[in-house]
Amino acid sequence: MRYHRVPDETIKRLPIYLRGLLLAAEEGRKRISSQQLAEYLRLNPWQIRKDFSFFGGFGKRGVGYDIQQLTRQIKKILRLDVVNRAALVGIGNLGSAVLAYPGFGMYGFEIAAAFDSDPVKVGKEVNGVKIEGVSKLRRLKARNITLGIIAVPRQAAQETADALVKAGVKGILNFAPCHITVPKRVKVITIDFVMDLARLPYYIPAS
Amino acid sequence: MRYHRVPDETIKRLPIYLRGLLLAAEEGRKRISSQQLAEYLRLNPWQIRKDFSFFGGFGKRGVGYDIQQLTRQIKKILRLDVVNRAALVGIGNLGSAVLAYPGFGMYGFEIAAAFDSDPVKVGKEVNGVKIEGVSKLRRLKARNITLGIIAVPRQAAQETADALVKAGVKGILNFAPCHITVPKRVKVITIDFVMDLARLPYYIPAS
DNA sequence: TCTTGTGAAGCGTTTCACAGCC
DNA sequence: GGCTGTGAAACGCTTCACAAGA
Repeated sequence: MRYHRVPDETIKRLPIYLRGLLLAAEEGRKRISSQQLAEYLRLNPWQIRKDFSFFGGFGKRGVGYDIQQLTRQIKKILRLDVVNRAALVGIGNLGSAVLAYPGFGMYGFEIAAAFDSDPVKVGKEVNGVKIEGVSKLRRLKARNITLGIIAVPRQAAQETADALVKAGVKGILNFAPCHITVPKRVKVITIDFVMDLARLPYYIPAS
Repeated sequence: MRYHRVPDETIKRLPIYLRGLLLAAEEGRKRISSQQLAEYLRLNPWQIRKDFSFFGGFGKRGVGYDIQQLTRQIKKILRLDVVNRAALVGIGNLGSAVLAYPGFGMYGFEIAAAFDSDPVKVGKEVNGVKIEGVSKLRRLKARNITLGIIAVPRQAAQETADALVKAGVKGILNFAPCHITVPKRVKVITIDFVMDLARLPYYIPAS
């Protein structure tokens, strides 16, 4: 499925809608209106409807949206309807936290492999995943792994990205605080939470 | 210092510029042009100049920007020119990673207190910070703590936020995967990295 | 000559208002 | 009557082109 001119901002919101829908489903609901979904997420109902309209609309006028059906459709658009296997590189504090994070499964993600350069860590098993040496980081495609997660120190981030790309991943989630360069067929999303923390004081009125 | 109609997007980029400047300074540079800073960060030079122009401009025409001076000015705008003390709540996997994260100091942050509800953890010292029971989470203002970081499970996020607000924090960095409601004088920034990972498959062309 | 700073144009997103359908 | 879906208006941000200044 490939749609026509969908704003990037809309794509950013789809996972949030999914989060709201999973929450509503957890509460045993079957149907939801844009108004109600908006309340769950503190967004505008018209924003939600507009976003859905890019894909043709998912609801019934006068009624609302069927939660299960809408969930399935959004998952399909985001390609979360299949299991996405990811390789995690760097099993330090942050990497360990990612490995232990319980939130991935609901969205169809699976940390299928873990790598670290530290020989002491190699061979250990964390959360059911055996840690491999970074030298084993190749032919991930053959292992059905399409995503990479970088949780190594900044200095090692670019070489890790290079290795992941060479091994065949198509998308990278980068936790290292730097830009990484990859061929343009590969999509990178960088998360640097210090960048987010750093704008918090700006919004705080002077004491 | 309060400026006139600065786009939120500009404020989001200022910490990134700061990251580039710190990197350039690390390499021993003294001056930098918008062109060169843009190369460090893979952004557009005119975007950088435009952003700075909202504050009146920081450079010298024909020359560029003085790195040290520019760094100081951006830090001042973002209020990173003083030490910002933060309280971290939830010392699980993610909380521990945050506590151990080395990147805060450069931006003037200090994790000055850590709280957890687990009695087993209370009293232990992690990275030089003693873990306190959540019942001790009050009067943070008196301890000169203005920021809160939430790293507790989703179910406990709202009550944690309430406690932090009551204790006097002015800004919250929320790692829990949900919206939290606070008085509007308090600024919340939520980071849910599953939301970011969740849009990665969308950008990957079908095999 | 080089690089900044900035009005104005261009562009994409948000918001609105209401037609369309249940 | 109620809620969705959507063209059009409003808005804000990005990009451009060039004047201003070192």
